[in-house]
Amino acid sequence: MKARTDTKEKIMELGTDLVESIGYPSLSYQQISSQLGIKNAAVHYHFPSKESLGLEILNTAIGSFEKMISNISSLGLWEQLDTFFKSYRKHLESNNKICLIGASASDYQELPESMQAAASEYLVLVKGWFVELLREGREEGVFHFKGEPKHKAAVIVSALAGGLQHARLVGNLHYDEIVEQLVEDLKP
Amino acid sequence: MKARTDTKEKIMELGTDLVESIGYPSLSYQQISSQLGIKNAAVHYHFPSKESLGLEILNTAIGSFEKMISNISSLGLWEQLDTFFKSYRKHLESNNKICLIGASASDYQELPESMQAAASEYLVLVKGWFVELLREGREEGVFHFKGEPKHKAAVIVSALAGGLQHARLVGNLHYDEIVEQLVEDLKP
DNA sequence: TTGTTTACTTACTTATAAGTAAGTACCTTT
DNA sequence: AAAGGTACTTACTTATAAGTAAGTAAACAA
Repeated sequence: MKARTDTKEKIMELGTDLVESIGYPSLSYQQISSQLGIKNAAVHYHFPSKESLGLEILNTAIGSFEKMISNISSLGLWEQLDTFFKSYRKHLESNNKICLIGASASDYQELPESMQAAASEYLVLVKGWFVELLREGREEGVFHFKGEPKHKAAVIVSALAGGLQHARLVGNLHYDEIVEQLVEDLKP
Repeated sequence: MKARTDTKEKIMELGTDLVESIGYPSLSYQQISSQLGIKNAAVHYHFPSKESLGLEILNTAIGSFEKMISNISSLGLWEQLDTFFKSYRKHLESNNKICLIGASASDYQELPESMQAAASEYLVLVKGWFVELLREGREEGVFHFKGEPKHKAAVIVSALAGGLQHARLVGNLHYDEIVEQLVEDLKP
């Protein structure tokens, strides 16, 4: 059961990068194989279908997110929020990538059903985490906002995802402006 | 100089719908021609290249937006805002489409340069309109918010674009929640 | 009424995509 | 050392994509 190479992991990494930069429909096995110096069929060996690769990319990301929120759960609420903002901003720094949820959402109609379901699950998870963070934060007097935590969470998660995308068109500063405003709006 | 058929307009309409639902890279001339009951080459007659079609779709949308803001410029500021929210929401009602700017942003790396430039121009235009609306609204005591109008505009435009996309994953209510929260946040 | 332009169709080319079947070399286990 | 599995490569198939050249029928202008 021991892996003798790390080709599969390299495919996953590159595949994730490609989905975040050009989108799942534009991703091709040729691109992956040529960049890794292997053959087309080698990719099919590890991921028989493109759907299987796309699905594993999404599920791995869900796992990473769950691990991250668990790791930062003992931090202060402002720090948790900041960690998320910064983890999203990292996408911009390497090749103007966007987040997986946003990429999946904009390509939604072209995704196989299994990936649509995984993407939905991912967003429900992230939005749910924001709802709890905001609810708890307001209860403790850390965050200040009007309306339901669910609605505020919707604004934040969509503004960040949209912000990464829009940053491609008008510059990375756009994302920073969004973060600054969101933070400002949560202060007393 | 008289057009004897309206095929070109039909291609534009369907093309716009397709870009907003499946994205520019996934749009194909075969799809357009089969849905309009014409041949592949007929589409090439009106739009020699896919780029020419994509570019005209963007430029037409820019023209429509300019016309719209001009038409509603005499309305109250809240009404102008509401008009925009509702025009965006219409996308959801027909086949869970997303806005052209968001679609262009998420497919940005796959677009020809001319379309990248047009998409940027479009977003600059829309964001600029929001900046002015917010600046004027605060000056007149109609809108209330902290921070710079430019930053608030960034949040609103990206939350709306991201909201349309996320609505595909978690339901149309998500978009309505965003609008409700944005409105709430602009009240005194 | 003849010639020209408009709006196509027919038939094709070239490129690229996902996916597969069969073969091979190395590694591990027995 | 023999047998089996792992991780590939080679060579292929089928489908679909954008784009083009040449032909055609109807509308229009002279």
